[in-house]
Amino acid sequence: MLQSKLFYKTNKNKSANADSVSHDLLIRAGYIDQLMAGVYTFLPLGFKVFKNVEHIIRDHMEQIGGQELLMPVLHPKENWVKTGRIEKEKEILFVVKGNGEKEYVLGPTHEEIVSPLARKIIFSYKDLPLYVFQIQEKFRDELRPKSGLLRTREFAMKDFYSFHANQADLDSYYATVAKAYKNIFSECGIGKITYRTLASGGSFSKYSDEFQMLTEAGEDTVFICKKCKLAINKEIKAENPSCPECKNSDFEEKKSIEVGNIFKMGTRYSLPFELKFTDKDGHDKPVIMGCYGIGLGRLMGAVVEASHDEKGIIWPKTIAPFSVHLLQLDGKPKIQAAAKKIYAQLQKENIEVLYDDRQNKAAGEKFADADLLGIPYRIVVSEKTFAKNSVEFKERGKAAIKLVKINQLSKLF
RNA sequence: CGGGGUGUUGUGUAACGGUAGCACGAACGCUUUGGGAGCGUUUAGUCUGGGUUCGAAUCCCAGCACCCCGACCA
Repeated sequence: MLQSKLFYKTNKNKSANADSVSHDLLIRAGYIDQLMAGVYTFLPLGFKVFKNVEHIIRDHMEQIGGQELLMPVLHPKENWVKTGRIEKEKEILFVVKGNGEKEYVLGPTHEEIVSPLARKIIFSYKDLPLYVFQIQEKFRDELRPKSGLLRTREFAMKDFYSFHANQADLDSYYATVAKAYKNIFSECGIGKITYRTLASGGSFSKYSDEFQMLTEAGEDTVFICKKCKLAINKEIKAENPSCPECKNSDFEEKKSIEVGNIFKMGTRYSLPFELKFTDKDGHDKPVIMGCYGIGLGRLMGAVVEASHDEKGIIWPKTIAPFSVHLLQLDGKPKIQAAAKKIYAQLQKENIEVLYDDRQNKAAGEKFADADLLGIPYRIVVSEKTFAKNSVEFKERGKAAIKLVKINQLSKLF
């Protein structure tokens, strides 16, 4: 991608309305744009990161047997009446009117859709277990959106639903999903600071697990047992003064962001929608369900919270919008030609390159932009390096700079 | 949803009730090219609707929007 053609604009000024580092950096670096409170456009750079995150998540969900589908965003209101959530969740539900009197719900999650859907597929114990998921925009009328991508009203979520013949099967699959989640967060670069956290089940079940990433920018609080390292959220802490696992009562209190959660829903949704199957014994039984969510935008924001410095973002290689940021430091024809050649060469090797081909930009501005954008590898071509048939190679977030011969470049990746 | 705050060019900000200014950006020209470079010219703004006043960005009322604290949060 030629930077001179990229649909973006960086900004030197701190955003007046940004209340978190990730919010400020993502806006200033041209990754996202705010349309209204809690609603954002993903600009090309941001969308590239988004798609990388999406790809990682999809990959792990498919590895554990998930089949991707796409359910509608527009839901018949009756399904929400049936489960009682039209009342229970009314504060966050977007209910819209059609032309007539008919009302619709903009989906904040899809139990109300996937359960009756599964009823058309699942009849026998032979049909179980089944796993489906989708990656799609959700709508929740949050009373107070905040911190950029960390809390929004419209957001992409991976929602995964599992269907089982019995509790033991759900229990074992639940552990499988938890493991997949750990892998996803590790791959996105926040594995070490993300804790599986015991939580209460809310409207779903007695217990659930949240995946909490430790950061000062977080709005949640987790308590980590100093002895066995079990993490629990504050509701559980209120109910259990000592660690539910090892009975120790010495906890470390940390701020955190919830980047994912998993629930055992049991028969909460299969009962109202009469989602049943005929078991081996010939009797009808309700299907046991689990559900598992990850917010993609929030995960992106969380990664920036965890990985930045005073100059800008430091993307993990796995989700960075480009692998290489190629900077051409002056407009002399021979330097330009050299940079173009390197650009073409890297592209040929399937390395994603953002090429700062802008003329009449001072070196300082190019460096500052590169730091702000946070692409993992920076390659500089200038009069100085060209004289040695070399380029300068630097990793974002590290100080070391080395000269590399142009013909040795591809060996670095 | 309760409480509070703020709305000024694209961005960040200034202006006692009396000429809407500054920096960045953008455009053009020239000069520059290793950490946001220089000179010159130009561009573009008082959220909306009422009211008070000789005169309103400024004061008052209403609306809208955004932000903050709290509550809420599968």
